[in-house]
Amino acid sequence: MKLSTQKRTAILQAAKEAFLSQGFRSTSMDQVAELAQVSKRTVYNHFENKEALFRAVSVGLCAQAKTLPVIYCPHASLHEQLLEIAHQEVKVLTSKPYVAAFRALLVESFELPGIAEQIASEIPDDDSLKDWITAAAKDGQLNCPDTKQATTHFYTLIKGVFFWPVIIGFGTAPKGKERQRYLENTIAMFLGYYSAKD
Amino acid sequence: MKLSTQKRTAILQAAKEAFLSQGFRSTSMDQVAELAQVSKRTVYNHFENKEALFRAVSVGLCAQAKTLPVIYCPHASLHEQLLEIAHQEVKVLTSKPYVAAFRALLVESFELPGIAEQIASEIPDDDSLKDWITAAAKDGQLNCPDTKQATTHFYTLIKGVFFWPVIIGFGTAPKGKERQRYLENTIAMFLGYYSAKD
DNA sequence: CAAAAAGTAAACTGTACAGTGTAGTTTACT
DNA sequence: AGTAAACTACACTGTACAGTTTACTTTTTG
Repeated sequence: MKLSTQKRTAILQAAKEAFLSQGFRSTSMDQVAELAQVSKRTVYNHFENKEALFRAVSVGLCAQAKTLPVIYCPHASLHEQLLEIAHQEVKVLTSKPYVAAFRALLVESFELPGIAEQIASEIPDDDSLKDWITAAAKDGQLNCPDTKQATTHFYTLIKGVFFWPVIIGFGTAPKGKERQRYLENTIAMFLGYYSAKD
Repeated sequence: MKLSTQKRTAILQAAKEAFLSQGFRSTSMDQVAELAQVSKRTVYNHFENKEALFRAVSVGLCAQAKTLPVIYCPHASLHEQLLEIAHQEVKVLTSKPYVAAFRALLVESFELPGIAEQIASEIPDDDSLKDWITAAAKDGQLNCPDTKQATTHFYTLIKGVFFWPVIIGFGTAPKGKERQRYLENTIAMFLGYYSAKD
């Protein structure tokens, strides 16, 4: 592997660690260079400036965060399937790297408006839940003319408890039995409204 | 009014404006002093350092953000009452000062961990929704053994659509007809699960 | 193997800003 | 009027950090 590429990778890796553990502002380019075992000038040879480096790191981070798609299965219970999806989602949303990345990005998007859009535009959407709901609706198992709203309801109910409190650093996501209980009740409410019983 | 108190007020007002419009880091103490028409030294005579000034501003901000309490009324429709509560809540959550204050605080809490708790400890809780739900449950109109969870469900469903997207600057809160539609559907789902029909 | 490309260390520039020190002035109270 | 507290202007210290320059070395490539 070319030396130049090795250095580039080292810089990205170092920047990722630094940004995630300390945030954008508190990370200096000197730090990144030292951590990457690279001269500062080399950092600037690969990335025009600090912001460009941050963008590159962010794109890499976002690309990682994907849930396993859960395929709609006409013969299994809706409740069980949604539970599986929910657990998947919670796992990703509460994972250390995801939370750290989201926070770092959030702070930056406050100070550099437009950066979020820039990064988002480079990342494909994750539509696995929406696809599942659409499939279930088509199969006649769900009664929701507005799949977008149903998707929103579902995500919202999960994120409100497992994601946002963690992001803002106010409390932690419920675990174990409590998590299970919340998810079951929530899915019961969701299906109470959306499942096609009649 | 004592001059000293006037100056203090002017400093707080200036700092509030500056912090809300630019955030903590991008606001310099020189700016605050100039905006308050006060010498920099005076700022430091009133507030030990920048962080102390920020805390003082934040406490003031948080104390403002209150929804009007909606009293549970046994004879009115649950749906109507919840709709009223929801509209109240959305109005506060999407108001410019609330959003700006929340953002500023959020960023700071990332960089100065513990500051959120410090500020929160000086602000009384807003329990009006929880009180309403508890009253309705006692009255036998709602069937929810776990009022805390029901409160969470309700807030979560509102914030997920009207608050968090605005905070992270990704999209805006629905307005007018769309807002009404979302709130009605959401309350229908909520009541479908929690209202005591049997 | 020689030129071009990329890397290195270290000193340097320029700027921004928190916080302090000082000497002199204004205000409030007796 | 006299005094203490609070205010002012402004220069100053110290630090942090983005980004550049320089003179030199190593790696890649034709």
